Amino acid sequence: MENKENCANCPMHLECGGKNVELVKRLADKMITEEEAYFVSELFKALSDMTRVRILFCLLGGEMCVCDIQELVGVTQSAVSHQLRTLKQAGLVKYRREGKSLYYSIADGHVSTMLATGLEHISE
Amino acid sequence: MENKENCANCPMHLECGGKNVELVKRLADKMITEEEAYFVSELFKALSDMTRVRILFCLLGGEMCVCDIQELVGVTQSAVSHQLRTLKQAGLVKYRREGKSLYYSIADGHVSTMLATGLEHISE
DNA sequence: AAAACATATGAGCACTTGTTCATATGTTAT
DNA sequence: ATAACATATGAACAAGTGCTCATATGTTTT
Repeated sequence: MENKENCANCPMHLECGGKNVELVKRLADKMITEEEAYFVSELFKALSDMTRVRILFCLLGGEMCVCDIQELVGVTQSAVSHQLRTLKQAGLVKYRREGKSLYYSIADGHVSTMLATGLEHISE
Repeated sequence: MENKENCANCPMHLECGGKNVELVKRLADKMITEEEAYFVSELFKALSDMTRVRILFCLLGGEMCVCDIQELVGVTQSAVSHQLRTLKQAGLVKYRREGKSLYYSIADGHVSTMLATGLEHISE
């Protein structure tokens, strides 16, 4: 197990050996790609802020405009708008225009699944 | 709808009105508490880093020691250890000692559920 | 066209985060 | 007891994040 941390010739460090070589070799192929890992982490990053979580929980109750979210969450209009942008970019919310207002809503079922699982996890 | 952004006497801004007053009033009681929102966001924060996501995907393949994770993910021992600490504090992984090595594994079913849902979400 | 309204956006700043380097802790072998 | 190994930890620093303030954009009303 030499040169473990600086192994230019074996990207997955398979040549230089490890504690559990068989497992490591078997998993190396099935590993998540760097690109996938990046997108998944970006997705969860969008869920990693208290204000954004509260906004999403509002929207679980039904579609509503920025102004209503602002009432429920109790932060400035600018803050809500910036956070909605982040949630939009992560594909967690969508919106439609009606007159002067924009009505935001949860983008799809994955969002509520993740939030529900997260809530379950913390209550243990 | 006056004094909307500086409403000292109505914490949930129910008195000062909003676009969709009925919905807002109905949801105000059911809203996630600040404490819950904080813990949920902290949980997702633990999932919001690429290296940590890759570590968790390793562990989905079975329990393994720090050294093996280091091989698969290809970062320094110190970095892996620091990230495992974060994952441990979030209740996402656990470990057992066997001789000199510590064997880490996924803490419970919620973790794989969240990762799976996250992966589904990004592939759309 | 002008005013009022609803929301978005950019710059700036305090705060947080992930990594690295050096070192400490704990375990086994000699 | 000493050395070697496996992992953890603290300090420090660059990079990123969320908020606020001021202002811009788009829509409706007058």
